[in-house]
Amino acid sequence: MERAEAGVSGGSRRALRPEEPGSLPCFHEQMVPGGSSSSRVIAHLDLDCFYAQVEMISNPELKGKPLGVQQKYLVVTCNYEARKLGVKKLMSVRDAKEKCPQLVLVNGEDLTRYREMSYKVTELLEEFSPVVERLGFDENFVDLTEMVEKRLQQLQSDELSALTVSGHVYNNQSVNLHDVGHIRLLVGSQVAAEMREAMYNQLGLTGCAGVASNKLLAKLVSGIFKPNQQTVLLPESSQDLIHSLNHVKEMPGIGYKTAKRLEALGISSVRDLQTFPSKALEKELGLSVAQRLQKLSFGEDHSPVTPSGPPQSFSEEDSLKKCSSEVEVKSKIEELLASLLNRVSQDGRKPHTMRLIIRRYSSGKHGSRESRQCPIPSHIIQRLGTGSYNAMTPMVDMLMKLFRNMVNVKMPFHLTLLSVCFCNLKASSTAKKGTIDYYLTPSLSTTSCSGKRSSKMKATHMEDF
DNA sequence: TGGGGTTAT
DNA sequence: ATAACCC
Repeated sequence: MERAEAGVSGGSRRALRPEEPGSLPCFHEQMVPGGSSSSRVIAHLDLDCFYAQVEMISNPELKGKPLGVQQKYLVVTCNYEARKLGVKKLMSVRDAKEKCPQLVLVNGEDLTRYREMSYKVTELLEEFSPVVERLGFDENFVDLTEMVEKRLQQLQSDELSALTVSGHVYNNQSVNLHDVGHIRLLVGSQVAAEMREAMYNQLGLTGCAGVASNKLLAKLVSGIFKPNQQTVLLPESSQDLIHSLNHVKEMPGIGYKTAKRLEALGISSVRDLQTFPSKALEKELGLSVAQRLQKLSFGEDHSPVTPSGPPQSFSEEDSLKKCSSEVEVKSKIEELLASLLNRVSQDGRKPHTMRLIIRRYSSGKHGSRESRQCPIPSHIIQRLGTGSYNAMTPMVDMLMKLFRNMVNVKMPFHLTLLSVCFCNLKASSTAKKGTIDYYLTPSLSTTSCSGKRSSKMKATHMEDF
């Protein structure tokens, strides 16, 4: 069946826009053939040793001293004072103390303050442009394309020659003010500088930025000048950038497993990957992975900056030396759950699924995890966020059932990790009858319905357990 | 190796 | 439910 191409769906052609007096009309053109602008301006922002910065803000006496943030027996990150003295990320506490006896350590196993600061950063960036994608707690991508276009349209023609780049230009390449591509990236570098300024002025945080035409290149270029600096990549230097990588494993998107498989094919440099026969690569990795990776090797990355929005899951985990009895498991689960329940009530949304994750000791594989999940019964969901009822007890019981489903407790067991995750988050929907919410909530409006709009129906209608 | 997160299969 | 990726 052919779809009718009537005027309806194609109707919203484009709103007529009055020409701005004094604007630069030539910048409208020059987009890619086909009309849809495929050239983007992307920023990658990367906080400097984020956890250490948060700790130094919490306790200013730590400033100026070599500082490490410790989780279990690892120094997961450290400030630049410590790095100068030889401390590296993910170094064991023993090695770090050996290298640097004056090292000050703070415990960073509770991520609460880091998480909160992380979202403040993302929200600050969202004020510049709503299209912000988080990557971990300390990195964000921002699509600056629209902002840059707007600034260019506002630009008076006599201001063009005065435009300057903010921060470094990769390879020290010279900017060509007659090249629209250069101009757009240059304006992007100015926006990135403003974002870093705002992060420092409003949150007290320093970080790096990279500006380029896609996420891959923006991320790679942000790391070129390292603490608290920024770099823009002009298209002519993109091949130099990707070939500056010493190994395919350094390419974001190529992880441990894929790097091993590529190595087995004799691929170790980015150029090896570029020149490797596509068909053979597809045979090894499958069409979609092979095509994506080979594009990455040329510096091509069409993946959009996907707005992260609120988190899709909440989890708490604890690694353990040894956990081998049901009693220990239960008390760990209670601990993890208590924190999660606090977090979830702060968020406002309700999780509809819960999951228990374990790692068994020496189960052959490296860090292999097993999990079981189940829906959260609606009567328990309702009681989340209210202090009036203890959701803890029924949830612990459910999690213990999931546990016994995974582990035969009649046999000896040895766990090295326990984790609880809440996911499948839905809007709180305190949906009262007669409200819009009520009719938009399928589970409510499709079941019982009396069409009666009683103001007395308040909050008691779902207590049918 | 920690204590998180995401997406694809 | 797992496996891969990211920090």
